[in-house]
Parts: sequence; structure tokens; C-alpha cells
Amino acid sequence: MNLDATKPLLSEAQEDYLKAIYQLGEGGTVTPLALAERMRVRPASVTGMLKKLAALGLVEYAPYRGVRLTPAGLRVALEVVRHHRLLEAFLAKALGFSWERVHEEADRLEHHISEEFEERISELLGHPERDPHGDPIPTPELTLPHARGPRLTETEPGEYRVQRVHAQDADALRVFERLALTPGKPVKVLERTPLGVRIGGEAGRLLLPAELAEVLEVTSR
Amino acid sequence: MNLDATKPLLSEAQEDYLKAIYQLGEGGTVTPLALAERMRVRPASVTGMLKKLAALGLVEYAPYRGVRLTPAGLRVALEVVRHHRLLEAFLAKALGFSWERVHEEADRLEHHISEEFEERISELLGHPERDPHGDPIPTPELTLPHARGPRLTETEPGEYRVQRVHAQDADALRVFERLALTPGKPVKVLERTPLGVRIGGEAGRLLLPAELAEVLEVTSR
DNA sequence: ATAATTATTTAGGCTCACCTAAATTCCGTC
DNA sequence: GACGGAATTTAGGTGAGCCTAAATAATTAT
Repeated sequence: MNLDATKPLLSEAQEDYLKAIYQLGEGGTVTPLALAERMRVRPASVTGMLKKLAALGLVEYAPYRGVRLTPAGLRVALEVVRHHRLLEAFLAKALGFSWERVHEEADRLEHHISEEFEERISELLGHPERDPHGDPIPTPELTLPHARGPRLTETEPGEYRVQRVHAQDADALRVFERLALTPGKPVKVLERTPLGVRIGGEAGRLLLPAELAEVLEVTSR
Repeated sequence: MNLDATKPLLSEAQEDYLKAIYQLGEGGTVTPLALAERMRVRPASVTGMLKKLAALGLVEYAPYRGVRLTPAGLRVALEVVRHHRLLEAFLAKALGFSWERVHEEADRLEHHISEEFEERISELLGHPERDPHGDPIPTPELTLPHARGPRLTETEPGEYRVQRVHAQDADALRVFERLALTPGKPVKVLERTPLGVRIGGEAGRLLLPAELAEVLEVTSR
């Protein structure tokens, strides 16, 4: 028997799985293999966890058929995502962390902050709508208001603004930082070529390779 | 085999044991029973952990003889205490947590913040020397500069200032708050009686019961 | 000094989240 | 419609950190 009365309802691993299912599936179904890769775990380990989550009613899981979040599971996932993104915003804006370091720190802290901590930092930051990468922060009611913009690889020539950088790798983020391609910055799309996108921005003109351009979500004007 | 490369050197439980041994022992020896009570765990569970910590060289442990921290164990304990107290100061001063809530939150977070986080909040707060309860914060070099003052139960009549409140229970802390007996506040000791200490402070005159007075560490003037 | 009491350790289990190796089931191709 | 390769699940283990119950050592009281 365990004497500890203050046990969280879900383990850290369980929360991480739910978040991963959410982020990989976007509401749809996710395969165990994809989940195993994201979690850096063997596929066999995924099976066991999915059974547990299904038993808790957080996930719909039929063997060989993939997983999908239930409404309850979705709520948990959004709560974790809210913690994570608020923490990222907080670490960057209030504590001066560089934007490539916030992800790792937030990943560790997201499971350990209270609702009060969440509220306090949200308030301190003026209830931000996006984190430093431009990812939208779920509201306290766990809705995600923001529509997605196109990727830089899908845009016609014209004037845009970087909305979101879909990368968490520190090295990649440093590159975008140096190119002044961070959320809010202007980008001019000059031409799309098979190799990438020719752009003009605050850091001058360059041919942005497709692998990088693909990762930038933009908004008109 | 575990694929996770980013495993902390010590588990949360191990850090908690080291901190508890430090705080219970004050450099001296601690009994397994005392440790079991502090950790809210069965004495049998303590034995196993002490063997592990001894194997890691963090603790000197001879069966039936109690435990004592080694220099390496002391360093770990002080690092954890530094995290804890810095977090308490941060939660109270920067995030506006009430002083009776900071302990619980800090207890959860202390194991999960990076050295960078530690530095940033220390800097943000102007490198505070004490937490909201007046407990001294170990320096980054892990020394604890501050001398202890007398308890209110041990003082001659005269003028003092509250230095430290040796309590973590939220209810007790609320009482001291209401009596304006928090670190930095002035207290006048009028008389010591068997029942307690008659004092005058910002909240007026009263007979402070011995159990409460005992918990207040004060400083002259 | 011996007996009673208390503190501590040993022995044996449990759960969690992971692992490997060995089935299975699925799916696209022939 | 059968077959082969890939994905997935089953079966059986591991280590951490806790548990209970039973044995043993230390301390206190008579």
C-alpha cells in the first residue's frame, strides 16, 4: 500500500503519451510505431501504455487499429500543452531564456506546476496567446482559437509575416534566429523554386532551402 | 535497457532523503525512524534507500548505528535546499504566491529546475539571502553564511525583530501572518511566563503560547 | 542481569514504465 | 488467394521505490 495521499491522477508518462497522441494525430488516429518513435521507446512498450490509457477512458484503442484520444484524453492533452506553452513564454519573456532552450526546460516542468502557478504566469505575461515559437496557447477552458496559416513552401510571391516556427530542435532554432525568421518578423516571398524559396527579410535576401521553408508557418501582410 | 540518455544523476526520492537527513541531522547522525516519519514512509523502506545512498558514497551508514551525510551528500542536500528556498522566494515575490503556499509548490519543483533556471530567478530577485520564512538560502558555492538567532522563548525582555519562522504548516503560517509576526517585523518581548511570551508587535499586545513562540527565531534590535 | 519494549533489518511482494525476444496480424504484391 | 515483409502484440524480465510481516538487535525498566 502507498501512504502518499497526494498522488497526481495521471503519471508523467501517461501525460506525455496523451500529449504525443494529440500532437501526432491532430484529432485523428495514431499508430503505435509513430508513438514509439516520438516517445523514444520500443513499440512493445507502447502497447502496454495504450491499454492502461484505454482502461482509464482517455483513449480509444483497438489492437492493430491505432489510437485516438477520447474527449477526456483530449482535455488532458490540452492541459499539458497549455502548461508547456505558457512555461515557454514565461521562461523566454520573464526569465530571459533563449528561445532554443525553453522547450527542454518546459518539457521537464510542465508536469509539476500547479493550476495556481499556471494562472500566475499567465497573468504576469498578460495572458499571451502564443509561445515563443508562435504555437498557440490553449485557453484555460482548453480551446485553441487560432487558425493555421500556410507554410512558406505553399505561398505565392508576396508579403507575409512569420507566424509560427514548427521546430523544436535547438540547432534549427538558432538558424532561424540568425536569419531573423522568428514569429512576428516580415518575410517577402520572391520566388518558389524546386530547391527552396527565395525570400527577402530583415536579414536580407536568400534562398531558403525547402526543408527549412517548410517549417515556417506564415500569415498574410 | 533504457534508451533515455537524459537521466538525472539522482532520483527525486534520493534527493529527498539527502535533504531530510541534512535537515534532521544538522551535520550529525539521524535515525531511520526519524527519517521514516519525515519521509512518510515505513522504516523498512528507509533501510533499502540508505544502502543505495551509502553505495553511492553520499551517506555513511552502519546498520543499527544511524546515518550521516558524507561531504558529497551534503553538497547534494545543499543544492536541493538552495533550489527549494530560491523557489519559495521566487514564488512569493515574483509570482505573488501567499507565503503559506510556497512550500508545497517549491517541494514539487525543486527537483526539476535546471541550473540556468536557478541562476535566472536568483538574479531576478537580486540574489536574495533568505526565503519568505527567513530561512537562509545557500550560496551557489553551497555555503550557508547566516548564524542562528535565539528563539522567542529564550529571549530576555527587549526589542527584537523576527528573523525566521520555523514552521511549514500552512495553518500555523496563516496565524503568524495575521499576528504580523513574519520575517523583518519588530517584536517587543515584555515578559516570559510558563505559558508563553507576552509580546508587543505591530498587531498589538498578546500572550504568545510557548508552542508558537518557540518557532520564532529573532535577532536583536 | 534479565525481561520487556522499541528500533531496525530481512524476506518476500507489488506497481510502474520500461526492456528483449518470440509470436501474431496486417497489407501489398504476385 | 497465398506469401513475405512490416507492424504490432504477447510473454517474460528488470530496477526503483514502496509495502507487510516476521526476525533480530538495541535499549530501557525491573
